[in-house]
Amino acid sequence: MDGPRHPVGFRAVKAEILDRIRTKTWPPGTRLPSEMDLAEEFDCARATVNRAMRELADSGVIDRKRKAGTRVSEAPVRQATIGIQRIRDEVERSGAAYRYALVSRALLAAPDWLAARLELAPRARVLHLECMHYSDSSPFLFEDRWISIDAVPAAEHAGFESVSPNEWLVREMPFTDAEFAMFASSAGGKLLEFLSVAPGEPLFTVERTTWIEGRSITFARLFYGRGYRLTTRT
Amino acid sequence: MDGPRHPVGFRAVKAEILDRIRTKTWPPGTRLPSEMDLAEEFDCARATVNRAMRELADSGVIDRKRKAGTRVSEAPVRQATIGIQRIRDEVERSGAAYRYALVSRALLAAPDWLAARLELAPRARVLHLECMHYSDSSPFLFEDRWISIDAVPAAEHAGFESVSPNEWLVREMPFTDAEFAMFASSAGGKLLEFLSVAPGEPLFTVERTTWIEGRSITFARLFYGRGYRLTTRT
DNA sequence: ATATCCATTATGTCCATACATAAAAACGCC
DNA sequence: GGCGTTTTTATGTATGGACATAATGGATAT
Repeated sequence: MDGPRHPVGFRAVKAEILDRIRTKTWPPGTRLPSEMDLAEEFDCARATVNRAMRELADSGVIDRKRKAGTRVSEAPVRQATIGIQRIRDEVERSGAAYRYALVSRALLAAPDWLAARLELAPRARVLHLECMHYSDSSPFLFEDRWISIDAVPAAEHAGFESVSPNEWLVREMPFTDAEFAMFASSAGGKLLEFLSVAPGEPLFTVERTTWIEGRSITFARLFYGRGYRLTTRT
Repeated sequence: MDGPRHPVGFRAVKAEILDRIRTKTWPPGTRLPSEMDLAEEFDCARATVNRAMRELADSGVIDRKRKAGTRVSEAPVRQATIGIQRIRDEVERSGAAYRYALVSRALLAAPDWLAARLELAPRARVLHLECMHYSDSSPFLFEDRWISIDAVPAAEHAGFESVSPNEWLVREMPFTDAEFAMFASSAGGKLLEFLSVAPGEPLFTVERTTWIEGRSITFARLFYGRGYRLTTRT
């Protein structure tokens, strides 16, 4: 007559553990029962409990150490994930039409700050590109891109007139690692014209550096237009 | 005499698959061999290949569908994760001393925009708090916090003089879901004084709404001080 | 008392197998 | 040929068993 009293499946185990943490049955710092004990309580295999606990550990709710056991995190570091996609996709996902335009293209020796950031040889050759991305013909994003010719020789002969470096790189050189920095910057210089903003207007800005297997590939500054919001759900 | 030619362990399988994608052995759109085929090639169990592929699918490199098989993503949505932690931890992790101060505290009826955002009854009672977080006595963050008394009755009797709502809520009411919006805003009003910034100065701003099992709990606007950068690595 | 070694233990990973499930493909019917 | 049904197939998940590994805590020796 009574439904299953035990959670079934790793999702249910996960939910049950989360619930006990949330309701303070297991307050922060508590050591949880071992996988074997929980497997017995929930009447499932240890592998099932293991997967549930592993995913909870990945999301920062619990901390696990061999032999020491599993504890509820004292100050959980929740992980919010933001989807990094092509700028074209970001625009089109909002239902708008996407348009791209190349502003400038120059092959030059890496300035010092760039060489330092990408760990390039001094005066290594780099391709500098400036481009605009539009959403329904209103300015969406100004892309200030630097590509190491040494790491990406093919870039030297790519025109980037109709395909943005963002898109080209994602397709040709899928990165293995990336570092992002997000901050607010103040509009000035050529941004005023391209993004149609007033001097000093706050702009949401992202800097990203990407590597392929430890080797730096490219650095980009992305200046988003007025009113841009980056949103995410846990 | 020759070392193992096959990848061993799910990490190695994962790396091998990633490598074949990166080197275009399997270009975007390609359908990969089935788990069983790969398990045979790599001479391991299907579960091992499954875990490798599952993690790759989680990170957006491949798309999987039952029966249809596994394909290399055309436009991979890379997942960057940002660690959401207590403001105190964020400050202390940089080596600085953390200090908190309550600016204002008021119990009032929810304004319309808040009621709409948190799906509260019109004029539901909410607690409004304004607080400052300091890093080594220089302003770090201004917190503009709204808490639903209905959802968190205990908040009504908490003083928040020495514990920030951020910290209190994390401890007392660990959220299950949260939504974040990050953008650049322009300094004005009381922010000028509290964050020691000039009028119009760009501020990195975060709005977060949190729920516990579908029920909205709190809404907060976090205005970060000058020069703040939110960084993350994939 | 202190340092070193070793047994214990919880997690981490792997295996072979089994069954569930979603969806494409093949089939049969009209 | 077009349409609904069945079969096939790849992934998704669970099981019980096994061994690896890290870290703890106690036993032992200095």
